[in-house]
Amino acid sequence: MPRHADPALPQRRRSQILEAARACFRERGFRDATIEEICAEARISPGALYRYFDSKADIVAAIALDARAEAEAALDRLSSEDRLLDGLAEMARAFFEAFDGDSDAALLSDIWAEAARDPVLAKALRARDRIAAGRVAAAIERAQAAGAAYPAFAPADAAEALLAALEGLALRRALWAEADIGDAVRRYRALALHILKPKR
Amino acid sequence: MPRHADPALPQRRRSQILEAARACFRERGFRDATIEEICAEARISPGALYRYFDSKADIVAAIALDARAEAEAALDRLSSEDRLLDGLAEMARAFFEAFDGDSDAALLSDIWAEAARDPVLAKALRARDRIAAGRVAAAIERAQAAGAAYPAFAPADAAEALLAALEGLALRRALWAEADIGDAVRRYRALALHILKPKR
DNA sequence: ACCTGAACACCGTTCAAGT
DNA sequence: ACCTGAACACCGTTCAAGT
Repeated sequence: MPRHADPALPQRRRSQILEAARACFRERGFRDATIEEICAEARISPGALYRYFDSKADIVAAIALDARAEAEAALDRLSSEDRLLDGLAEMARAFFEAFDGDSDAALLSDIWAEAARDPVLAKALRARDRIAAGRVAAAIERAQAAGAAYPAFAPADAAEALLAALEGLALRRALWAEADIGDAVRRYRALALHILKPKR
Repeated sequence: MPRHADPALPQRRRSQILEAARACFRERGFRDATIEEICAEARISPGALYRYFDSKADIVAAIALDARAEAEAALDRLSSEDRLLDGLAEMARAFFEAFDGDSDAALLSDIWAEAARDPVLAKALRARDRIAAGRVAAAIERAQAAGAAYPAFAPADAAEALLAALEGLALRRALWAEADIGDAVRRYRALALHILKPKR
């Protein structure tokens, strides 16, 4: 019998809890889902749960980062995409989709609300945002250098504006159950067009 | 002795409670402030408080709408301001200022989080947003008609983008305690410039 | 070493009783 | 008609006891 029965257990337990929590949050939202429910879903006791997470907020933070990471995955394609607008539109679509529907709409705003009182989450979100902004800025810079976008708007500032607008639009869309996603993406594309004036 | 001792009492009590709540929320945030604290601050009992508000969320909603109304007051000046960019910059400044500092930063995100689970608040926010967007769009349209802004971007879409970007930037600023307000306003002005290309 | 689940602390909300 | 404040319900977290 080894001293540490299973060195991978902690990681497995964390995943198990996170998956259960995701299901509960989807169903009832961050605030309304209870630890008891998460425990039932994960088939674990409250005592055990607190062995792997410091608090409910801690679980929320882990899920929040995950959710955004998923939404930002489309950024990877921005680097290989030479049509800047298509890349941005795809990023917007992924983001809208990640926070679409009643259940996930609340997630987007809850992430910010949670970050407002959890400095660790705020810092992590900021780090993610910086990476995203850096990628968008790099893509814009390439387009400008290739003469494919007008050069007057500093890439970093344009990137910041594009991400902030996406956030604001996603919040509105999510909370007001607006139109279909395709429409929102089209409007975002128009915004990017007017900001960047790409030549192709 | 009149049957209704004081017909203005309900309104007075509501104000009294809201003012106390504002103070408590400022101090400890929506989530952490307790009804008991608000009652103490308002010198009223919990039972009496629930006579004038249905729930804590109800109080939160009232304050949330107030906070945004204050931030949007600068919109009134957009109509009389013939320099569009100055008007937008002023609107941005008011918005950034309304949600500045540790205590009020959380307010901005809490408003959205609360709206995500309170349809009444969501509807009210949306109505406000429509009014704001209408005013900005009207200002843009006037500038375009006067040949003072380039006409390619539909006023309504440009207005929506400008408001969404302001929301996103304010969230970032509020949570990440960024730079000074002047700097944020300058960047917002640059964004508006690149979106609208006004000719004066 | 890991887990259980009863117990604790806290807080939003209600309601029987007062004036 | 309006208010009080004790009581209730609920839920995040802890901890003594188990294996």
